[in-house]
Amino acid sequence: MLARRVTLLDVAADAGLSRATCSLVLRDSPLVAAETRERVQASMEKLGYVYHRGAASLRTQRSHTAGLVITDITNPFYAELTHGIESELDAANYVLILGNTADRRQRQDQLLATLHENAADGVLLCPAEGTPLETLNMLRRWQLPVVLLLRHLPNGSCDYVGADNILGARQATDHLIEHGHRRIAFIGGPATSSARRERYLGYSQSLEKHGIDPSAMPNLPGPPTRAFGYHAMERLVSVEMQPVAVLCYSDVVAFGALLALQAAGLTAGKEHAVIGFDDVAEASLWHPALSTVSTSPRSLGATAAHLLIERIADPFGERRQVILPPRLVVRDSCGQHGKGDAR
Amino acid sequence: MLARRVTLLDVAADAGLSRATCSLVLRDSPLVAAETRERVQASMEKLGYVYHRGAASLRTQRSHTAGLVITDITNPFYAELTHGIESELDAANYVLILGNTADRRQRQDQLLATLHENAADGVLLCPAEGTPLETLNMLRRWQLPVVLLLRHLPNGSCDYVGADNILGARQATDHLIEHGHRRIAFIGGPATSSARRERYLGYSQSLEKHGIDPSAMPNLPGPPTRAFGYHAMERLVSVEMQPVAVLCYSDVVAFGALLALQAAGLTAGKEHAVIGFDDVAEASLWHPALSTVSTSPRSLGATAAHLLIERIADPFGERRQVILPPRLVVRDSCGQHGKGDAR
DNA sequence: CATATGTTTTAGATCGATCTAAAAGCAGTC
DNA sequence: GACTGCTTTTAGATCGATCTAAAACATATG
Repeated sequence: MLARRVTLLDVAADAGLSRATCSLVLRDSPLVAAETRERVQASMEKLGYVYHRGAASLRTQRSHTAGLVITDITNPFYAELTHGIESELDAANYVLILGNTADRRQRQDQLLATLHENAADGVLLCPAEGTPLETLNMLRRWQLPVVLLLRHLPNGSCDYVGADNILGARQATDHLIEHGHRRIAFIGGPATSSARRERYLGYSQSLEKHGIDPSAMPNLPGPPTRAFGYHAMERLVSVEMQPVAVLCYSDVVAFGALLALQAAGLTAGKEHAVIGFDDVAEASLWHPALSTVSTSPRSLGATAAHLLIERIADPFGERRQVILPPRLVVRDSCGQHGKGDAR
Repeated sequence: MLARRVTLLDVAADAGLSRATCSLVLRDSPLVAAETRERVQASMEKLGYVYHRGAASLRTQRSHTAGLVITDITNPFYAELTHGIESELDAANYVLILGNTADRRQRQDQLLATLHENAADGVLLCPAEGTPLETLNMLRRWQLPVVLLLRHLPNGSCDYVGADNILGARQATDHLIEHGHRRIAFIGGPATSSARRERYLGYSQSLEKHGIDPSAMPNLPGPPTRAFGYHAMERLVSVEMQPVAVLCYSDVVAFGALLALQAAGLTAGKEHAVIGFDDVAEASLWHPALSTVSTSPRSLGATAAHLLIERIADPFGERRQVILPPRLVVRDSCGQHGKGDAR
């Protein structure tokens, strides 16, 4: 009952040709005669032949498979990123293997090893917190091309795609200050990640430029989750004796913050101001609509996938760092505070 | 410079044994002597050998790969589902290939073909709207095991994992009625999907049981998105001349609805009531916290992955339909309306 | 010592494609 | 008919594992 898979050999027999010729037809080789090509295609159709990529991969040493290793697929930012990656890879006829690390290094190592075992042609890696340089060295030893996403590693001469975090945070902070805020908190985001450090840097630069001492401002690092945003904002509101302006590590954190304001009977956009980071689809729908620094998660993903494919084609080419420009999207959650300088 | 991959043959040479013996070691065969096993393992360690699953798959006809085909990875419900699937598959030493259909049948067919080409051992399929039975027949011809998720097809004698939509919707509607609502809308969800039909059925049953004519109630099918929830609720609020109670197709739709209420200066949980479906992580964080019918997306995913693995092991075993029980989680968004019967 | 029994190892075929190097077929030319 | 040059086809090795069937070895038994 178990029908054997139809192979090229079957097709060849049916068409009265050799396996090699059929293989050439598969690959659209200009070598085969038009009439022959049609005969082969007819046989394939007739027998219900399906290409067996695994077999081909063994010979060609190309699996047309790429791995994506991320920290939390449940985070809408990563979900959108994944979506961008999946489309781009698919367009290039690549298949996507997904792995979730939950930000644990050990899990990440396992996943990378699995990808190597499965002969992935390359990996897109959003490194878990505290990923050591050794992880990249291991990938190099395996000759497994990598593109780092969003977070980079110290030193790492590695392909990288990310947003201009410094500029984005600076623009957002400038905006808050220009609209009268002199007390601006920065909340959320894992303290040691490069993305957090960069965003905090841009924020500090802006504050200093305007004569404000960053170290006097509330700085609350933490997981990039709604729950943390909520708790951080709850705390801020109860401690501060004045309106709060907050720059959030990400939209997800900002959503939490907005909820906390609501729960306290307050609204962002009047006295209080909240700005997020990323611009996930949800941001524009909120009430008040979330002002945010757009990093276009989908294009980030597409760009990274594209770079990976190029790197696979040219493994020894010069490494590239692609920094996409951010765009401050002003909506309602950061509305003007007082008039001009409210000091 | 390009180091060739270390193969079993290299290991065998180093250990002074045959390739076959090394292969047995890899598979923890009891046949090999303890001393031999150690020698082989030492050689593997020394040479940096990495298992090549692709090569093994060619011979064993098992790729240890499963496909997941969903409609929208960006939807938090699917993201959580995916998370559950990924963990479960990983625990069983399977790798996950992800494909996103955007609810388009043609894309879905492509993805399934790709999975077949890549010799996936099985597929988890959330069928796109209007998927014909022919799609399942094709999979059967390919002898590619499938588990349907969330939506089933008419007739289809196919493995299926989903929630008890009818019961869930009935419980939610009962709850609204018991708390004084007599006018209850049902919004969101693709009109023709089985999940929508079942939820609507449960809702109708409850209404009828309480002497309310379902056809007199607002019924607004539409995409399962925040945006649609927002627009639907906006419309309801402007049209209805009385407080609105709404059962939403999903939490995502409910979030949109809550935002629309807020935008209109209203709050769910007092006069107005909103109940969602799914209980994604975000639901409990909202303000007001969203009452919802929990379908535990993560366990749905884990259950489905588990069933798929069993089906792969026993392709001709009897098909199973697993319906997970729902649980009404009452939070703040459906608070009591008036006292008792508010007619 | 021959034989039986059990344990451990292995040669060689195999999975289904691609790749190389050569052969076959066909014109046209001398 | 032999030779060249061009197009088209093919035999057989190859990728890196597993699987089968048999060999090799060790030990015990009559």
